[in-house]
Amino acid sequence: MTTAIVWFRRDLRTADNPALSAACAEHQRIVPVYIDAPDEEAPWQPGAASRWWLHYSLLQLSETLAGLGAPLIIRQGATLPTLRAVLAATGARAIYWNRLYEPALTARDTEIKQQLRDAGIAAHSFNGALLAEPWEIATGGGTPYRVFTPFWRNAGARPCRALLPPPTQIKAAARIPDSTPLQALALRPEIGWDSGLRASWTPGERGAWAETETFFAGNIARYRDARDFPDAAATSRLSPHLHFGEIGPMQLLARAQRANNSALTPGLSAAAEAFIRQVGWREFAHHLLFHFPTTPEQPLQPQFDHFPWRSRAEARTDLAAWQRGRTGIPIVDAGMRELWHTGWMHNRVRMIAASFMTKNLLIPWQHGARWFWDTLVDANLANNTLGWQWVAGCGADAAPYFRIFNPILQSQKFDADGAYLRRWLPERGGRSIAALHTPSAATPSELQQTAYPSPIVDLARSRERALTAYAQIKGAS
DNA sequence: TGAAATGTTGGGGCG
DNA sequence: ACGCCCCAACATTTC
Repeated sequence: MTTAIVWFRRDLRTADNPALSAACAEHQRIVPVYIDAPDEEAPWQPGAASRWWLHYSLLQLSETLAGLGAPLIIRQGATLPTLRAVLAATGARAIYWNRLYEPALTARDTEIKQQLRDAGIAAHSFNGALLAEPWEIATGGGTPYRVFTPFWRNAGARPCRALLPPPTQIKAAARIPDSTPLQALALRPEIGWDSGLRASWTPGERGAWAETETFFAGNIARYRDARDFPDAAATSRLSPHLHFGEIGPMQLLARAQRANNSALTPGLSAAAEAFIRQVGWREFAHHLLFHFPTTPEQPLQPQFDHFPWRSRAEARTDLAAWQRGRTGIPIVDAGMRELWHTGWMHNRVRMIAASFMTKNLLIPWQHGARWFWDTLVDANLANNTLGWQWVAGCGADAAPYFRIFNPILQSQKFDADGAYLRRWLPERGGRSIAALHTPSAATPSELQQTAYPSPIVDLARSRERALTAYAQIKGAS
C-alpha cells in the first residue's frame, strides 16, 4: 500500500482536480495537506479580504475531504520542511500538486520539486488552473503574445480535455499526522468588518457551483448586453471562486458548451462565447505574468519608467480619499464603497475608478493595484496586474494613453437611472437623477465630516494635466 | 472596453 | 424661387 500527499494550494476543489485525481489513481492512501506560508508569496502575500475567503474555502474543503475519508492536514510554516515532516510522519514517498504561475511561487515550487526529487520523493505537478500552459502558447515567431485577440485565436481554439470526476472516497494514511486548527491561521479579521463579505459571498466548491448554475440558469442570456451596467447584477460573480480554484476554467468551458447545446436556451451561443471570452482574458493575464514576471511592479512598456507621476507626498491625501470613497466624484466613490463593503467591484466601475486614480489624480498605478490587492476577495496577481497596466496604458494590449474616462459621462451612460449611485451613496439619495451623476460643491450643511465631499480635483483640468504628462513620454524609450 | 474638438451635411426660417 | 444663416445631427480627427 503506497501513500501520497496531495498538496492543496489554490485548487480548493475535489472535482476536476488533476493532482488529486492522479494521486488517487496511483496510490491507495492519500494525505491532503494545506500549508499556510504567506511570507513565501512576498511581496504579494494574500490581503485581508483574500484571507477571509481562504478561511471559509478551507473550512468547506476540509469538511468535504473528511466526508470522503481523508481529513485535510493544515500546517503553518516554511513549506519544504513542513512537507518533509508530513512525508516522514506518514511514510509517503510521493507528492502531487497543481501548478501556480506567480513568479515567487513558480520559483519556490521549482526549488521544492528539485529538493524532493533529490531526496527520492516522486513529485508531480499538474495544470489545474488554466486552459493552456503559458509555455504552450506562442506567436509564429516563438515569442509570447502581447495582444489579446491573436492570443485567444490560438489559445481559445484548443480542444477541451475530458473533465475528471471527484473521488467517491479517499483512504486516509495509516497514521494521520497532526493538523493545526483552521482558527489558528487567524485568516479572519479580529474586528468584525467582514459582515458585508459574509452577506455577499459563499466561498467554497459548493458555493462556486451554486453561483455557476445561477448564472447559467439566468444572467448568461443577457450577459453580453447587460454585463457593463453595474446595477444590472448580470456578471457571473465567479472571479473569487476561480482565484481559489474552487472551480476551474475547463469546467466553465465544458459547462458553457453544454449550455450551447441546449435547445431550451435560444440565442445562448453568442452569450456563452462572450462569457468564455472573459475567461480568455484571465488566461491571457496568466500568460503575461508568466512571461513578464516583473510586471506586478514594473510597467511592461519601458518608456513608462519615466512617466511623471505625482510624488507620494503630493498624492497622499488624494490617495486616501480615493481609497475611502471620498473623492467627490459619485461613480468613483460608489465603486470604492462597493469594494470596501463587499470585497468586490463591478468591472466597468473598476475601469472608471482606476482611470480616475491614474489619470485624473496622476497617482502611480501600483498604489491602486496594491489597494485592490488588499481589499478584493478576487485579488489575483495576474488579473490585477493586467487590469491596472491596461488602464494606465503601460501594459500589453493596453488602452491608449489618451483614453481618459470622463466619470460623469460613464456614470450617465452605464447607470442612467442612478440606481447604483443611490445604493452606495445613500446620503445623496434625495437628488434628481441629473444631480446624482454630477459632482457638486458641498452645501454649508454638508460640510460636516460625514457629508458627501466636494470633488477633490477638477475633471477638465486634470484631464489636460494627464495629457501633458503622457505627451512627455510619447515616443521615448 | 473614450472624449472633446473640429468638420460636414441638410432642413427650415427668413428676407 | 433663391441664397443665406443657423444649428442640430452626424462624421471625422485628434489627443
